[in-house]
Amino acid sequence: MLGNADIARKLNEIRTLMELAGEPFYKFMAYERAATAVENAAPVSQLIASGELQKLPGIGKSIAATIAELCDAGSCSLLSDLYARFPPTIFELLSVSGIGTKTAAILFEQYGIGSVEDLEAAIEAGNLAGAPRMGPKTLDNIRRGILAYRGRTHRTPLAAARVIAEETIDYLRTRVPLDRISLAGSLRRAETTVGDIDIVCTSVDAPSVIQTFVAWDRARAVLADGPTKGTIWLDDGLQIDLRVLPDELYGNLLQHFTGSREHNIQLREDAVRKGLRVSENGILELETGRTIICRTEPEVYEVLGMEYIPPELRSGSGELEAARARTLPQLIELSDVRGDFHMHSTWSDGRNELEEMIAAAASRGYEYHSMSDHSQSRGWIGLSPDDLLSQRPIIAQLSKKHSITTLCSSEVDIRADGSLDYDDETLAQLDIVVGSVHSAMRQSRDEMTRRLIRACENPYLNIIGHPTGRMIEISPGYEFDYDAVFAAAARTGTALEIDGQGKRLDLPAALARRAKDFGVVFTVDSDAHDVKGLEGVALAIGQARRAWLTRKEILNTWPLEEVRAFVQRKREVR
DNA sequence: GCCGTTTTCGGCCCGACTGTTTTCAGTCG
Repeated sequence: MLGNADIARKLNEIRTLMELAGEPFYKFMAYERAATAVENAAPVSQLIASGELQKLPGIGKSIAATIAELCDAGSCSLLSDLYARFPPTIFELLSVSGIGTKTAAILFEQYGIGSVEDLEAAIEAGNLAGAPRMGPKTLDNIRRGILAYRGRTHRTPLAAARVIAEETIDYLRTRVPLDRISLAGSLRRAETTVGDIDIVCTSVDAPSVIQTFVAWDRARAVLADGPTKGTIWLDDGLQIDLRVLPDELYGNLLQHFTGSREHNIQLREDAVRKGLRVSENGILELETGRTIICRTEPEVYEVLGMEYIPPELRSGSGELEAARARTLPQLIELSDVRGDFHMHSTWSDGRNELEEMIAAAASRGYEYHSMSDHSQSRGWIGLSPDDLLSQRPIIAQLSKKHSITTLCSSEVDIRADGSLDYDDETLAQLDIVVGSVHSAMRQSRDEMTRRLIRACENPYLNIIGHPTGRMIEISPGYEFDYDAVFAAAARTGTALEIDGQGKRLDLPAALARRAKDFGVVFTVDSDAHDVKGLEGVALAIGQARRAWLTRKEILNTWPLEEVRAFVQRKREVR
């Protein structure tokens, strides 16, 4: 059974191949919009089972049938027919910067070029010299595009991209006069990974800002270099786009470049129905010819009859409707967090001493936190029951010294059968317990579902750590019946973690949004293995916001006595 | 192919930059 990411990828393949095959624009675009909807949706298998698939925006009868076929069989007749017409390597051709579907179609149909290798050979042999719209500059750009294609790796994880973006902003700030500057695009929306970095700023002298930008010594190549827009590639192939406009347009500019694409399409389609044309240059009233310009982003949404939509919600999956109805949730913020339930010390596999972690938690201003080193079956990194209990007086002393409440905890392994890795007597002496799956991750969907539900039913398990086990860009995690586990978590009073390690960010936002409907309580934790790792809570907050979560749904924004009551309630129900 | 507070047909977001063009097509976000 295919997961959402795979289904979305196949829908995008259908979209691309349809365009190559000359299908009408709005027909193949429908598949792209459907792919976006699937990316942001709850698990498709679950939606099919509950008859909710066609409720997704942009998914009608025909595409729903295609999705059902894909989900079930892994492929579909539509895609098989398209595969028969084009070689699989056509997608690599299209991922060369500068080659779009029009060019690829001509290359394939008129020159028999169906792969990057073919393309390179044709250019070197001079076979493309007379091709339409293929002058010397275009051929140079394609050569450069091929090099970049070969040198490129994955999408960039959010945390790494944020560091580079901040460096770029620092570089510009210190060298050229700016008014306001901000991250935009997928980075500002806190997407898990980003394909490029978007930055917007305002200045009275846009051209000199752009010139400064493209002259940066870290730029390996300059792709665009206009009066208001510049694009560069860094050494590792990461692309940075910068757009500069006058300060009075900052609101329009930021809104435009924060996207997402689908959010903007929906927003502008709605605006057109009101006689308005929305772009980064303002909001044009078609009837009067007057342009409304907005200094701030909330003004843009206000002009369009909506409350402000936080960037993390801008995925085109229902946020515009809610904003019109003024029913958006008050999203959790970093400042709401009172503590962090998941961190490690050198007692298990952490890199900082117990005291360093406790001091660091205190210096972040937390009221409480817990130390959750690994449990015994993790081998040399795990703590025996005796070791675990011997932490308690040490923690009490350090906790007092650093004026913070440190809860004694453990990240206990959830064993293959769903039991926990310490006995009840040991667990009963902890203040709060995190349980995670670290072994037997290839169990069947049914086994994993039973395992997690049994864990939820354990009266001592309070939080399921990184619930899906996914590793970004590496593994989608283990399979289980999400709805069944969410229901069990809600029923038993077991919180689900949003783990803030850059490589995890787990639960994924779309699943957390689904779980919210079951009445689940969440935690936003760092899962830090060193002092610096505590910053991961900010990443977890980004994902929680993308899941539409509010403070009241997140355990570690609650006062300590309510956290203790949450733990106690579960222990009493036996 | 999808969709509806101009509804079941006729629409469907918007603009910058580039290179090859004498007015624009293609790509990108």
